[in-house]
Amino acid sequence: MDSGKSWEQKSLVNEIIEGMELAKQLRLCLNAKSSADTKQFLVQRILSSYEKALLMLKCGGSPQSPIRAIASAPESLMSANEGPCCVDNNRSLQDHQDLTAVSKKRKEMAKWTEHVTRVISENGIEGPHEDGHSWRKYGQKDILGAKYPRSYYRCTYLFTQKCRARKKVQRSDEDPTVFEITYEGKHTCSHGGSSVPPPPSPEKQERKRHNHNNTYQQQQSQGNQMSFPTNLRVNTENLDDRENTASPFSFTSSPFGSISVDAFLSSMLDDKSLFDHFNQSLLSPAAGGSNYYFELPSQMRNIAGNEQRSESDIISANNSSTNSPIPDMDFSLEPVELDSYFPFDCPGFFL
DNA sequence: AGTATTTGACCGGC
DNA sequence: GCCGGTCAAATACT
Repeated sequence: MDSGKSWEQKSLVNEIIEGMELAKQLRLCLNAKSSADTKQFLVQRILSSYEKALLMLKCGGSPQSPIRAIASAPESLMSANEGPCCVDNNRSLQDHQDLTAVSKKRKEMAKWTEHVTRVISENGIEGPHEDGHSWRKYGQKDILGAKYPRSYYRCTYLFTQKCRARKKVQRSDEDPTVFEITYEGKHTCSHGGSSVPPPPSPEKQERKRHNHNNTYQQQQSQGNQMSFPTNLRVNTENLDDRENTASPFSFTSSPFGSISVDAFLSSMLDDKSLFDHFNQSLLSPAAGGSNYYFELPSQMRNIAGNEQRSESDIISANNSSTNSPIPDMDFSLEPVELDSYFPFDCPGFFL
């Protein structure tokens, strides 16, 4: 553990040093007559570097450091190690395993909270994020003082695999686009990205119910789905809710899983023109300095999913590696969050 | 028909 | 008694 910590500190220092170096380069560029692209590139590299450093501080820093803006306090069992920290692949899984192994009472199970911001779609309906596991709703309760009811979910495989993971989903009163998700217990099921296609998740079905006649038709009516940006949904709201950003460029989707841009892009680089389009679209001036939530168009989904499917099928694809060309890759191609500081125009990054 | 969701009832902690 | 959490019958969906 100590070695891991010192490694983190080294990485942190490295990131900061890199940021400084890049800033120096930028200064030189400003004095010289460098191209705007170069400057832009340097700026984004700098921001990316500091972003990473900040994330390291948040996630791996001192035990006293704020893990994230979770603090739905009663989770008394949540220690600095136990929380979700960043929503990344390694997300404290080991820690919950240790904790849940210690105590079997549900009340004492590891518990942590995520705040998940979601885009409100055109028809005003959205649900909390897919997290790579399949859940079954077993209850809903109006909570005193809360504007929205709280939903209770358990793992679909509670009985078949005795997976005792549960989660509570509470929509934020202040910001309805924010869902506070309290996870309880670790998944012992093997379906976090298994080859067995799980049933559709509750959030998805909720949306499906609401959108029953809307969403798919909307997607269809959006016309040129072969053109990536036409279906690109950008939300620059809720910029403060950055805690879910696992790394300066990762597709955060699951408490236990995310996909790096490398893996994701390598799967889509076959379609170079599509990627170029994607790349350019995110280089537009409007793209600067914001969080991005974008919904992958069906074309891109198909790249990952191999086949054309209905929206509900597409959404559930994140639970099933069967449909994914990337084995055991547990990621969602639902609306995902991109780090605003990611240097999309970094020529060497994607190659 | 099988599976998932809804929702009122019930239970336990405070 | 209140409230959060869970159960389970009814209902909806595929």
